[in-house]
Amino acid sequence: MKLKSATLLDVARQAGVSRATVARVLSAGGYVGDETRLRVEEAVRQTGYRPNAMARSLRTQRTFTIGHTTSEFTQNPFFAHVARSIEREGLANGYKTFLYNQDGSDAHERAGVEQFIERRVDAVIFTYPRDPQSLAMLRAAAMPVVQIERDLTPDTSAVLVDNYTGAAAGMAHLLQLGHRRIAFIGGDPRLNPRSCRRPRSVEEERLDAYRDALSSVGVGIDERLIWLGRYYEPDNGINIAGYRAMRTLLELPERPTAIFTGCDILAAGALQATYEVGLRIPDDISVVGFDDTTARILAPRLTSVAQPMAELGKTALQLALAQIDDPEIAPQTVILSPQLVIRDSTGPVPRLAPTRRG
Amino acid sequence: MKLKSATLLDVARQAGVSRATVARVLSAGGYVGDETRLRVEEAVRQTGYRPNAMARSLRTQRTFTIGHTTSEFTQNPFFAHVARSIEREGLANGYKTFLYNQDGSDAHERAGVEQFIERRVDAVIFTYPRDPQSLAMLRAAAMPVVQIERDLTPDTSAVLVDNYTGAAAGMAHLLQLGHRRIAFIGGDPRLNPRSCRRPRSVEEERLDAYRDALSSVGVGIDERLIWLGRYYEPDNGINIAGYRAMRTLLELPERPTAIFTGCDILAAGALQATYEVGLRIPDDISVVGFDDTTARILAPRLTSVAQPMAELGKTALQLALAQIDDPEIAPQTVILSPQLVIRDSTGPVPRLAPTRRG
DNA sequence: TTGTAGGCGTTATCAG
DNA sequence: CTGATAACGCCTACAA
Repeated sequence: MKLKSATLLDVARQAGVSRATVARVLSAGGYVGDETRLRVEEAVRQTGYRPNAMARSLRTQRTFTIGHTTSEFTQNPFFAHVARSIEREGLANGYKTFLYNQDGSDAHERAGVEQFIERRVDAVIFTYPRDPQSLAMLRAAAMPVVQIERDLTPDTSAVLVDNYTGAAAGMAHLLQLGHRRIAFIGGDPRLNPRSCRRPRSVEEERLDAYRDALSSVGVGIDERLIWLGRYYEPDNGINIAGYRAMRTLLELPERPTAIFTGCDILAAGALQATYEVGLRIPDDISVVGFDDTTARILAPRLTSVAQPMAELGKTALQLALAQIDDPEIAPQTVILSPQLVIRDSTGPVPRLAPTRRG
Repeated sequence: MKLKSATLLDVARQAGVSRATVARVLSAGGYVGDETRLRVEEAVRQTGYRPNAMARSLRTQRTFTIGHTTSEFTQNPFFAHVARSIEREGLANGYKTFLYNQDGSDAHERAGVEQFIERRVDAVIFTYPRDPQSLAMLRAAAMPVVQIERDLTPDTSAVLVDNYTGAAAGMAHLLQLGHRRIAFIGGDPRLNPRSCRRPRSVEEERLDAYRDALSSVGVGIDERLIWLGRYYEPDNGINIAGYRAMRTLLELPERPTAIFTGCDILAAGALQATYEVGLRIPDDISVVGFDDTTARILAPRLTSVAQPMAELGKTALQLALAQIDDPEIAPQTVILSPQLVIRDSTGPVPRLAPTRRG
């Protein structure tokens, strides 16, 4: 800013009143004479006055900003959607969001949190928190915190997802279509932290729902049908994991008739492998995704367990506001449910028992 | 913030020195006695002092923030990647980014810009600018501005893309594979503004490259093979446009052997339509995308003209910094080139002339 | 109804 | 080498 913008004083001089009067006009509170008000409003227009949020924050001890630390939103649209929802709900309440991609690193996350503290954001939202130390820093600063989808500590508000129910709905759908030989491609519970409010981690819930569903119809678990790993391959960009897993499954002597995946990105890889070997979906094999992020743009359109992404963000922001308005309020936990969206990637089990291709 | 955090004064008292001395220690400039410095550092630690960015900004007239207005980044990963690049490059230079999704509305865009002005960001980056009035507001405030990919006014720095060359590379690839009956699915030039630095708009460049490529090998333009529209369907979420266009093309008496699309999202829709009718890619038909965003997760992996997303963001931030450092500097224009990435969706033209299916 | 004055937490300029 | 002290722009009692 070379030419510094007008201040309250400039406006006051222009209108021939004091700064206090201008402030009163702008804050729309307090008594101001009609004629004076008009003069001030005219002066505001003429000077092109814009309040200085910095000065205001310094004075009021409120910045009307929210810090949001997210996992890499370029890797998974899930994070972009949640971030968007937080941004939107924040704006609706007068808040601007600082978005910070923690980049899969504890150190980055901490750096982001330090930024937030120095900039005195009114609250911090995590999708996901990584490092308990980040949370500890915020606790020390007595700042409101909300954790989304994964909770590392019990002392903040959190919005979680009932992944078990979601996965169960997906599995029920496959079972109902007659599938019994169903594979699982998903995140490895051992690579992801446990929840401290729910009995199981996100990954455990999804995997358990898979196991339980099969057991409920008397099908034993075939460990060869279960692939656990990372959602993304860090080195080669997106999508190698699901592809590799699916290739392996398709090589089995008796291949599965359906695949339940723990993420749309993994499902996308599975679709690629299936396409490559020339099998048709859902004619030869059915696939269910999770998250409902890229599901709509894949071929065929993917049946997927939809995360409540908009609600996740919106609720998190509401919980943050509640804490801001009353710092003494007890942390709350909200649990949302995913919902199965049926599209074109699931169909009845093939009538002829599938044989090894080739 | 209930319990207000320690200030310079608190640290000073703790260390038994003045605020000025503490400030000197923290700014790592000026002379401070070794013993004093140690005492101050210890006091900083004990009090858990964090500088207040608001107070600092007020004093220094610099916020070390950048405002970034973007098109809906949940609709197209292109925007998420550019935003991420700006964020990353900003952080590397000590800047935090305010991200603002303008949501396809001029009014929202202006609201975002007003936010940026009130929060006194040091510069504003647009991916894309929509409303000339937004730019005018920033001009009035004498704030540095950078426009990415589309430029509405000539008076700011800009980072543009040579779309013609990119599209030409894609077309050359198809021609070289023997394709002559090539369709075009892309953005309608009439729906998008012109550039004020380049002779043609983004959409015109891509379309002209298509036409020119065909002309260069003596193939006349078949207008039935050209579909122009919006990149996304606003109502039903993503991806209806490319799907519909492709369905129409596949109904033609003599269908195309290859499709050149103006966007990966459109290409994804084309793949869905192709899949649905049971044709194979690239055996029956080849498809080229644009942007290289979702290309890697589609089946088959999409050949696509890659936008230099990371460079776009990085360069924009550098141009912004240049303006911040020297407000008198003349606006610069940088033009980057896309690059064709060949994957599995393009292959030789089928030997037998394709006939109408069914 | 309007004006005065003090302070929010820094930085920067002067003295000492 | 260190300490006062004056802004930065705004809000808000309190006084007039």
